[in-house]
Amino acid sequence: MKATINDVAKQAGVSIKTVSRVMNNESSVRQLTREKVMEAVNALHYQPNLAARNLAGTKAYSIAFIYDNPNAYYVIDMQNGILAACKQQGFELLIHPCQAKSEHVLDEIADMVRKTRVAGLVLTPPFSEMPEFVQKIIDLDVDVVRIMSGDVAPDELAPCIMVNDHAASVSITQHLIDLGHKNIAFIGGEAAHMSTVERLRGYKQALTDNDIAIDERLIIDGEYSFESGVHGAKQVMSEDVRPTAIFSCNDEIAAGSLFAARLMGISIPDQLSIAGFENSPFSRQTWPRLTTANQPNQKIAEDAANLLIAKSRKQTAQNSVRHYTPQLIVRDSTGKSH
Amino acid sequence: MKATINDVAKQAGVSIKTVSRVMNNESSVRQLTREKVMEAVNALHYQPNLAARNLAGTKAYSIAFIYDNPNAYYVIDMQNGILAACKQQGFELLIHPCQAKSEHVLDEIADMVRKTRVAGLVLTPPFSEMPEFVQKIIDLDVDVVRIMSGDVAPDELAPCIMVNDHAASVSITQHLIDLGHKNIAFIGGEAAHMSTVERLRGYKQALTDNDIAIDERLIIDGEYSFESGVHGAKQVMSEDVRPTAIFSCNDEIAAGSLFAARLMGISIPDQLSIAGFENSPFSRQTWPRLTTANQPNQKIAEDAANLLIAKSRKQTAQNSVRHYTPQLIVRDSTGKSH
DNA sequence: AATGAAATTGACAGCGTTGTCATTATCAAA
DNA sequence: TTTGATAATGACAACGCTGTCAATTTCATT
Repeated sequence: MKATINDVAKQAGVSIKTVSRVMNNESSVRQLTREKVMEAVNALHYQPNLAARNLAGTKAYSIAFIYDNPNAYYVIDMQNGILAACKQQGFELLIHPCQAKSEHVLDEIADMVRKTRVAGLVLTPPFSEMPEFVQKIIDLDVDVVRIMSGDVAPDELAPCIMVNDHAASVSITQHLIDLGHKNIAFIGGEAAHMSTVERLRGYKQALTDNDIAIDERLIIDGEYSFESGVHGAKQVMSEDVRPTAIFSCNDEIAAGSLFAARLMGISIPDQLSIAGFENSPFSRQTWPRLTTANQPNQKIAEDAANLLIAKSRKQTAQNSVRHYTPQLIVRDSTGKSH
Repeated sequence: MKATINDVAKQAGVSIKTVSRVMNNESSVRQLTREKVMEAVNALHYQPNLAARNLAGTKAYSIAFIYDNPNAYYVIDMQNGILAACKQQGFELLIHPCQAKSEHVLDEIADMVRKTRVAGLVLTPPFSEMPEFVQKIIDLDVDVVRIMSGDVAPDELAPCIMVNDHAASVSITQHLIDLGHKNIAFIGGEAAHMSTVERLRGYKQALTDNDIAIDERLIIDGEYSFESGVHGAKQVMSEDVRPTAIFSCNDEIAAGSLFAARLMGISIPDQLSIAGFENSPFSRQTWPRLTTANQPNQKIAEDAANLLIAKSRKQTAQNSVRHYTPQLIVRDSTGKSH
């Protein structure tokens, strides 16, 4: 049923090694020979056995995706991006959700690496933002690419894909300011996440740039969840200085804020503007639809995977850095301040 | 860095075959020997090389997940379920999103199978509901488990996990009827999906059981999407016989219906009750929160994966069938008919 | 202590590739 | 035509494990 390289070699009248050369796109094969081989390959539906390749060779044929994130949209986007790169390059993808808090994370990853030879790991927050963790992974002798928040790479440990949350956050806040808002609240995600830190920094920067005083009472700590958005909005809307706009740190929080506003009989965007962040599908499925910033997760992940694959092929040690800035998308949840 | 079976054998003072026996939990190893070996295994952090195992042995150490579904919550749930089973059994998971409409689906899957030896494939709709497709996969000599809608398995091709959408749909419709509704609309998903068919069948059955006439004008074809829900609700609410309740075929459609109702100034649930199906996270994140039926996707997927793993281990040909019935969850989007 | 069956262990080949190195073909220049 | 350099090809040994089958040990019985 499954053809082996031997079958192909016989059928094409060449040695196994020549078939191997063709399958690996090596240059030193005559055009004629190459065609003969490909003909046999197609006729027999030959696919090189991955296990044998892994065992015999030194190249890798798969990459792993490490994450700890409850956000389905985020994970799926990332995954699809990585898969796109994998498909194009003939790689397989291994999925590894982990508990960042667990003491065994590193052991788990180490075990996985010991048994499966991967071209490298795609790390997302919070893993990508833990330098000691990244270092330990590298000590395992695996390549790594980090997707993280920031405008400059924090170190030279490994290639980075930087998401400029700061700049995007300035855009959103500026958008609210342009609509005439002065009392703008900020509902954050987990304070330990760089994305929260960076978005908060952007928010403050925009206020400062426009000579608006920063009011700490309008800045709420939270988590990246709907519930947290409900909670945060309730809290902030019962402050003495009632805000006329809320910048929620992601779309889920924004959806929660929307929910809370509804509970409190506050109409959006007439009495209160709400902005999210991420442009996840449901930012289009709330009522009203959310103003947000588009974070191109799929592209980012594809980029990351390609970086890893390229690095594994070229054996280059160069740590490239890529940059992405989420773009403002104005929808119906933000309006003029009255 | 990476310890091999040889290293362990030396350290433990036994042959590699004995180490192999221990790693595979074979019975004919003396307790003392087993302990010696395990000690060495732990000391060296030995993990059997997957590639070598695949190449040398006849067992499989991974399973594949085939799907074509734009619903992130669904995919993630399924995936997490499969991963849970995999983790427990030391299996790896290969993810394969496919375009059901593409002519190359089968070739893609065939290629994957030719190069990677898997214990089997987990098929979800629409793949699981295409008998010829399933047959062709089986002809490839791969095991398969199907997750699909229905109350009885349609054939003996492969093990099935049946989701009783019919019964669940009866519950939901009955719930609406119990609230006093008589004009109940039904907004369907893709007509080709068995889940749509089954849910429609349940809806009709409940009406019939309660001597309520079926009004075809209240039955709308659609897709499993938010937009389709918006569309369907607008359409059905402009009929002569305005319904007092809408049963949307899944939560996304229900969210869309909610959105449309809001656009039309219809208050939920006072003027209109809306029910969804699936209990996806955002059924809790709409306003008001959706009455729905809980489809335990994660459990279902875990079950499927375990079936596959067990089958691959025991070489048993028995095609087991499992059943799940989604349970009604009453929230705030449905209320008494006035 | 001797016997034999059952339990335990090991030697060795082979899984389907790739890496290394040797061999053969090719072709421009002498 | 011969030569030498280079391009193409092939032979063969790994890679790290499991399957097969043979060898050894164990232990209850004689």
